[in-house]
Amino acid sequence: MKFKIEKKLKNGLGRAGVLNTAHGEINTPAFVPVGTKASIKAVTPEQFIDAGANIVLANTYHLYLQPGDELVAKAGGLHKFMNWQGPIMTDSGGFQVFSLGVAYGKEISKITKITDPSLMIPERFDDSDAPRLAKIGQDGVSFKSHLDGSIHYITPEKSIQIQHNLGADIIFAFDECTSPTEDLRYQEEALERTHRWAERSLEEHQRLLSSNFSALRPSLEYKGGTLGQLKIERNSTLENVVSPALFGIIQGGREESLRKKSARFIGSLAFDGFGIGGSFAKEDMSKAVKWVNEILPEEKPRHLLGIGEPEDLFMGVENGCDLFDCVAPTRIARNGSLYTKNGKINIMNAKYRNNFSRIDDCECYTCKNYTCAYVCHLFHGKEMLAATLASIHNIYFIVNLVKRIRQSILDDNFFIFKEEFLKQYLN
RNA sequence: GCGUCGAUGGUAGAGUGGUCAAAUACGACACGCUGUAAACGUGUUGCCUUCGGGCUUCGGGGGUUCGAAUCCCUCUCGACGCA
Repeated sequence: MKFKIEKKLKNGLGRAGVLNTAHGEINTPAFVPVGTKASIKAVTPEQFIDAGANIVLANTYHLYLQPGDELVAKAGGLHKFMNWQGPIMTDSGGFQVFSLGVAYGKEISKITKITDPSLMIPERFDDSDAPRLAKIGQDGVSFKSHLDGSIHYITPEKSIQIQHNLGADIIFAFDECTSPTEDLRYQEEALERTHRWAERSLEEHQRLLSSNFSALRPSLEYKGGTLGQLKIERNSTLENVVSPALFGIIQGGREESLRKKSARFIGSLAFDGFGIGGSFAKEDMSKAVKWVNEILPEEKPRHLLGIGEPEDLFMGVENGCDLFDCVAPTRIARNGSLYTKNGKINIMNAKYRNNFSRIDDCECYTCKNYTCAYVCHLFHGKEMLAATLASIHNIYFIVNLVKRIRQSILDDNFFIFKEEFLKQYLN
């Protein structure tokens, strides 16, 4: 994997670049739609490409449970398995430590609505018997499968092994995503854990790379650079095995000192790039991202994990993030929400039943061929095509937005574009 | 014509003397969703309200009762059976 910065923002940390992976080039900033279970829900790879996307993020935890990483490896890796020849990233399962742990069955999620999270009761203390599917242990995390209740223990080593089996181009270190409602002491403790896990993830990654390297030495093609830039080719059932790049993850909650400490520590390790993680109060996010990106090595790519609303994308780019992934475009699409240049709409609303104009004046397949009334009808009729058409539109909208943001950096008018877009989008 | 059974909110369908403005489901309406426990979830769904409550509802009409969706009479409509 190689990363090259083409142009930097004059007043900000933002930059436009190119990320080279074994499965293709990504112009950054870029948006990475999510295909958790090796599928962009409701969308085929062809439709995905047609919507302008060129990279997808899948999930370690979900694929480990079903169908199993061994099976994916047997199928020839994720690319072959899911018929997607572009770049793939896999999340480490770190987010599930949070979403199936403290956040399980609670109001808290990736973004909290609370203005001051410190006013919230720490979730760990208010009901210790609260059911949760993830429990953090000394060495790793035990998960109770949401599919069949079976118990699985995931360590950093295990997560990296699974990810190597899945065979993505970019993989992530195993981390603990914390809730902003946690107190400082817990944040410190969790950060220490995430840092130890980062080192262990890196060690396991390097161990697997070197064992692959020696095992495959006769037939591999060395492309130069660090271990993370190896390309291994062979003619076995695992043809085109690509050694993945590993991204380390910065945590630290909403605490400036912890965020900076994390950026310094993770930034000093031999990762190929970085993920910025955590559950945020919306107001805290830009500060945290800025603190971190001012410290991280400039020449490596930074991925803002799980963020993807239009206003957040501008914020992330401005503050130095190169990659974004988010379930929002596809999830809200399936639930009837569509992005338009004038803000989000709920296409199921009664007012769209008789609206025969297009959803937005965008160039996506859905907008070019269907009316609001039709998509509205598909949703009310519970037709599967509703999810497909809505997902295509939302993917196009967000992916294209980030492309336009990138172009605005190259054209030296990022701030003008940002202001104009958000003025109309946020009304 | 005789007999039997039935008629409940937008729909289906519980309820069978008070705890019933009436379960539940669907529908409708609105909202939420940010490294996907998510084709999901939440709220509202007779009328009015100063949110305390008030008012009119269970095919129509009449009655019994302190009190009726629930019991009785009658009418209307429907299903089935017998003529």
